Amino acid sequence: MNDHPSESVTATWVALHRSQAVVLGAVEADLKREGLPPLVWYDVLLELRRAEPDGLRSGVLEQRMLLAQYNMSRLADRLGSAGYLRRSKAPNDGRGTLLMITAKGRELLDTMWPAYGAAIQRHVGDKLTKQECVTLRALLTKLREP
Amino acid sequence: MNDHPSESVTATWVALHRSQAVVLGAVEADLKREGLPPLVWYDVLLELRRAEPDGLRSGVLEQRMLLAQYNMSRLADRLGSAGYLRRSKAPNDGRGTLLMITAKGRELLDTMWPAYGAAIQRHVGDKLTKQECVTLRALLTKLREP
DNA sequence: TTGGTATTGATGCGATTGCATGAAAATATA
DNA sequence: TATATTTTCATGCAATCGCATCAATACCAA
Repeated sequence: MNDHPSESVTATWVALHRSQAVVLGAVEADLKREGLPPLVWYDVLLELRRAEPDGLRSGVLEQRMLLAQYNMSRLADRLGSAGYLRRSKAPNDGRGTLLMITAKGRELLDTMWPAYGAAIQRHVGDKLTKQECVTLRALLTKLREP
Repeated sequence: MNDHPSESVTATWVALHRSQAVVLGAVEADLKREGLPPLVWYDVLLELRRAEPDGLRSGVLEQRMLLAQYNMSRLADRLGSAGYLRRSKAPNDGRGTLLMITAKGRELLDTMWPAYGAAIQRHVGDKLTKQECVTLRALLTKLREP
């Protein structure tokens, strides 16, 4: 294991951030143009829909979404105020909060998906062949393995 | 061109953000642990060192760093207050601001690089073979081509 | 020129993030 | 059991971001 990165490694590091920023920015911009909420709202609600009917503990969702604890807490505030989820006491643990998607939240998912899906296709799917897509995903996954 | 993304495309989209978040988070955490400033400070100052002795126009740096205009302006504020760069009037354009790295800024680059480089090697270089690195970079680059 | 438009960068203000900490409940230890 | 420690989540506060706008200058068209 080298102590300092080769040019190639550094360039890959840069490319990772540039590409992610460009693609994410483009997709977010597409959503905003249609007056839709930010991506993370969709992603959180999608996890909650998958977790129906039990709901998810705040901490579980937080790890799954790679959000900081306080960010998850406040995002839940906003999603709750907007009526897309509800908080309740976790069973068997008086400290915990259980998050569940509401009917309105499910509607939001359905509303957002056409725009979101089209944006992903436009900014990712249309740029790569099927095989490139598989390869890219495998390499990205390797990056976050121990 | 499909209108909605395949499972593979969506999974790649997710992997892009997860991996970037994990890797960036890990490197930022390494820097913070050593009491160093955020990455973007390094990246901006590096561009300014490369642009010596002329300096760079604020707008040029902004585009190169993919920063929003107001973010560049305020980042320059902070870097300026910390003594790492100086602002001056752009020649031939009274509206513009020219940014130049200071000696202290060059020192910061030298201070940060050991930690930064080691972190990149640890979180990128050590995870991929040379060839994988090349492939990953090529695919990432394809993503942000028109 | 002169008046209108476009470009460049800074900034007020509200929203969001990050840090540190707090409150409440669970768990471990003596 | 009694106490200390840990876990879970919320929150006050300062820093930063995002939006909208402004001031100053450059550019353009008649």
